[in-house]
Parts: sequence; C-alpha cells; structure tokens
Amino acid sequence: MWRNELRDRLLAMAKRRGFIWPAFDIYGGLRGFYDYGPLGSELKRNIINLWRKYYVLGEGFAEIDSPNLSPEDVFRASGHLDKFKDLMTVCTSCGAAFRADKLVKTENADSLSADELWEEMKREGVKCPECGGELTKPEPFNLMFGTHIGPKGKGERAGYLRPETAQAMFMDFQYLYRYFREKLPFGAVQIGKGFRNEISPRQGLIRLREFNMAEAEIFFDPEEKDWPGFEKVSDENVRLIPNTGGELLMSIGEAVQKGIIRSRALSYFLGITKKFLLDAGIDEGKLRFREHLRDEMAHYADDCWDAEVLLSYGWVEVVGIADRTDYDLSRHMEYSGENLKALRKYPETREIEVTEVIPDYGKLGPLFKKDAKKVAEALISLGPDIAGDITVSADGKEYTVPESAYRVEKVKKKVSGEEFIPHVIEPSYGIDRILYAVLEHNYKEVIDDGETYRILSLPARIAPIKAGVFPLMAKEGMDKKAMEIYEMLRNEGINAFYDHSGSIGRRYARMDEIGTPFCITVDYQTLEDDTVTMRNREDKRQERIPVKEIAKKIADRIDGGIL
RNA sequence: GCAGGCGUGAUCUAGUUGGUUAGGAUUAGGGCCUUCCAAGCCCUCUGCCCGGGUUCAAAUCCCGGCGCCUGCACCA
Repeated sequence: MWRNELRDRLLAMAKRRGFIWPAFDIYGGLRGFYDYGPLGSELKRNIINLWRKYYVLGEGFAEIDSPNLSPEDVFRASGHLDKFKDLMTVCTSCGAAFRADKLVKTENADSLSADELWEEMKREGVKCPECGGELTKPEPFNLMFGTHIGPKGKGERAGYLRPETAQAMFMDFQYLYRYFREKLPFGAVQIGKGFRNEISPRQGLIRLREFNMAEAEIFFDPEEKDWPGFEKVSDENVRLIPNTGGELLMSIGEAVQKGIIRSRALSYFLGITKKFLLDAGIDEGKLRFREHLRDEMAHYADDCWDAEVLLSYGWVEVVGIADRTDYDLSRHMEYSGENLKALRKYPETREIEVTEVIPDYGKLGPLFKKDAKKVAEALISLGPDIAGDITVSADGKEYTVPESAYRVEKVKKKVSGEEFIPHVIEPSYGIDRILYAVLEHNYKEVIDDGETYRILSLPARIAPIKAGVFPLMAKEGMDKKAMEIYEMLRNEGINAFYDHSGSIGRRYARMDEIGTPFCITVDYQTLEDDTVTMRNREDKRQERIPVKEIAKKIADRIDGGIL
C-alpha cells in the first residue's frame, strides 16, 4: 500500500510540472474543482482519444455532443429530480448529519417524503445515533446544480447542470435509431462534463464537483441474448467480486457460462473496459470488477459492475457498467409522450388473423353523442370474447351498448414486426479518476546516489510529450540542428519538447519525470553523418538512428504500443 | 455538514516566552564551463492562505473564512 508521502510527492510533481493545478487558486481555491495544466490537458486528451479508439473506431459507436445544461423536465423523467438527492437531518446538539431514511425502521423509507419521514421519525422517537440529541426535520439535498434558463419572469425555466451525460443519448434515441438505419444493437457515446454538488469533495481528482466522463449507451433487443464480438473478449481473465461474496479469477467467457455475470452484453463491456484500462497504463494487478449490492444500485440500474482500481486511497471506482434495462426509454416515453420504441422486424411481412371488436360508429354516435368515443374505447378494451348487449363503464358512468352497435370479426392484418423498448447497457468512465490512477500506477521513485529520481512510466501513446529533443551542447550548430528536428517532429504531428539548458542528464531527468518515452540527442556525430541518438525512458538505452527516420520510429512505437 | 491535525517562494524547510531588511536548500530563468544520464561556478525571480481582533509591535496570540489531510457522514 502506498504511503501518503509518496502520493504527496506525486501530487507536488503534478502541480510543479503542469499536470494538475488547484482551480481558482489565487482566490483560495475551491474544493472539488481542478485545472488541468498543459501536460494534464494533453494527457487527458490522449486518454480520451484512446477511449474513442475503442468505442468509436473499435465498436463503431456514434459520438454525440449535447448541452451541459438541461431543462427540468429531463430530470423529472430521468428520476434525478426525485432520486438523486438525500433527505438530510442534522443533530441540534452535536451537529452530526445523517440520511434520515437510514434512521427509521420502516420498510422503503427511502421512498417517503420529507413530511412522511419526519412523522415517522417522531413516531419512532428517533434520536441522534451519536449523542442522543434532537434531530431536525429532514431536508432534501439534491446533488444537482440548479439554475434558471432565460431571463427572470415569464420566459424563465428551471434548469440543472447534468449529473451524467447519458440522458441526451436517450432523448436522441429516435435520431440515433434512424442514423443506424433502424438496426439494433447500436451504441452512442458522449464525452463531456458532468456536475454533482458533492457535500464534501475530497481526495483530489477522485471526487470532483465538475468532472469529465465518457459514457456509452448501447441499445439492444433484450431477446437477443448473444452479443456480436463476444469472442474477442471471452478469453480475457478478470478478477471478479460478485455481490454474493467472494473473489474469483476467471475468464469472461467462464463467468458468463457460470452465470456470475448475467448477460453476455454486460460481460463484453467488462472485457473491453479491462483492455482499455490496461492500454491506458492501469496496473492489471490493481484492477478488479465488483458487482453492486442490490441496495447500492442507482435508481435506474438493474445490475451493475464497477471497474475498481487500487489507489493510495483504497479501491476506487473508475468505470461503472450498468444494465439500465428499459428504464430510461420508458421514463422518457412516459414523460414526453414520444414513441421511443424499436421494431423487431420479422424476416418477411406476415399476414395474421386477429379477432377484433369493431364498433359501429354510425350507431354509437347518435346513441351516446359526446360520450361515443369513450364508449367505443371501453368496448374495444373488453376484448373479442363478447356477445349480445354489453354494459360498459367509462368515467364512472355505465352505458349499455346494443348488439347491433358492434361486431366481432376476424380480420387479416399485415405485420412487419413487433415493437419493443430497447434495453440499455451503459459503460460509464470517470476520465479524471482514470487519469489520476494512471499517474499513481506509473509513478516511480528511484534513489540514485542519494538523490530521488522520478520516472513516470506512461504508455507512449498517452504520454503528453512524445520526445525530448536536445543538443548535447548548445554550440557549434548542434542547437540549431536540434531545433530543426524539434520543428520537424511537430510538423509530423509528434508533440516534442526542445531543451538545451543544464547538463544532458538533467534534461533526460526532466523528461523522465513527466513520462516522455523518447529523447533525441544531437551530438558531434550528427554533424558528420546526420544520425542522432534515441534514448528509451524505461531502460535508458540508446540507439543511433538517421534523422530521417526519427518521426517514423516514434510513430511506430506509439501505435505499436511498445511501451 | 461535524470533529481533530495542518497552512512560510514552484518544492522542502528554519524562524512562535510577539521585537530590525523572514534565513537556507532544491527547482526555475540568465551566463560561464561541459563530448550522453539531476557535475561545478556566478547572477536573478518568486513567500508568512485570506479577513478581522489584541498590541507600541503579529509569520508568531485570539476569532472567523478558505484550502489540504484523517475519521464520521455522504457519494460512486
């Protein structure tokens, strides 16, 4: 386990070198908000691009980009307005705060309103568990940041900063469904900011009030149990902690076969997640997948596995892979009145016979006037097993429909498929947490000659700077030559860094500290034969290569993932 | 939100029975030197978290705020 001093030194380095800075620092800072400095921004971008490589290029999912701020309706439908909050009660004598629903004995206490809960607390005589003092009436604390959209007054609407990027992908379902030419499964992704008004953010990048997330929503037919591409990951070994207890090490395929992971679709994204995290530089020995306990699940989830990484803070969730079933689409259908269903097409259009009740509106109209429509609907809802004069009730009133006002008939219909609400699997990645974990898992200190030497062993593909370019000494044209190479690399799209100050060893050390995988040095021989040395961060070995080949060599190693 | 600990340049730190221009090291920038892994020499920049109070005088004592760490709670 990490000592905190080591973490402190990593964070000091991250601040000093421009990875992470406290936001609003000159005004004293604010908990839960950080700036990414130049290296941090680049690192974040590289991690996100790696994620895109998996989800957009790899899976063929479609990326969308939607507003951070949403009108209230969205969260009424999503459930965040009601559920993404806690009723807090505070002790009047010792000041301790509690979730009020955890203090009462009633079943389903979390579904009670503040008033109901307050009544229940009084009835049970609940006192402060800490000191026995009196508790205040529970007050809701919603974790969403609220604001007003539009000018105060008539045009004003309540709005909230989104606590997750997911909702837009549900709201855009119809567009996406058409974009994918009405074929399931398909996936949509969004990379962006989420906002949560955490009561007490701690632990640096681990709990932020404004954070970066990358989410995918994969829509699929719940009857399609199989998952395309499942074989790609079925041999991946993973450490699993199912909610039935215990810890298991087995392949994805085996876990599905034994029913430990309930769906192939869900398990597929466990496998993809593992591959992505390892590519990003997460240590496999510090990675596990843990299934949520039933009472731990978010309000929208049916099953959920978290990817957790071991950090100096303990095991921390970095990815949540949830089966949201049809919760979101159903809710948005209910609240918006729109049809968010997909069609399960039959191989060919079928002609089926159905027995239907067919009201005779020509008779019903004169009989029931304004109520005719309601009566007809009530009649149809009785189903085809009716005969004779029928009494139906609508809106509390009874109507007698004579036999002559309807008929029951077999009719032929063409049916091309059946409608259903797709289910959704959601892998949700916390980019900031992943970025921090990558730093911790790759930060090393070596004591060399009594001096602490720091190396950040970032995978080459996510390292913010790919190559340092130095003249051995800044004279006799070596500096000029190095500068030329530096510019050449940048023109090739390789983020490089030129440095001629101090000794060559110091410059290597500076690059090692920020995770630069390669260093190019121009020496006297370069002036003769146009070759340079290329040094590898991990083993400090050098090879001599022609200037012409530098860019290609570096590019190859980044894409090939040598490091 | 509560409790405890902490807060001196970018980093580490000296300095608190209140008492001159807050000292050092590292880093960073400039220069000299230097033929590949934090060498050396010279010069230079950056600081008492913020606000209020006590006092002739506050980095030092008191109060509040902010931030960091730990625990509880919360969140995922």
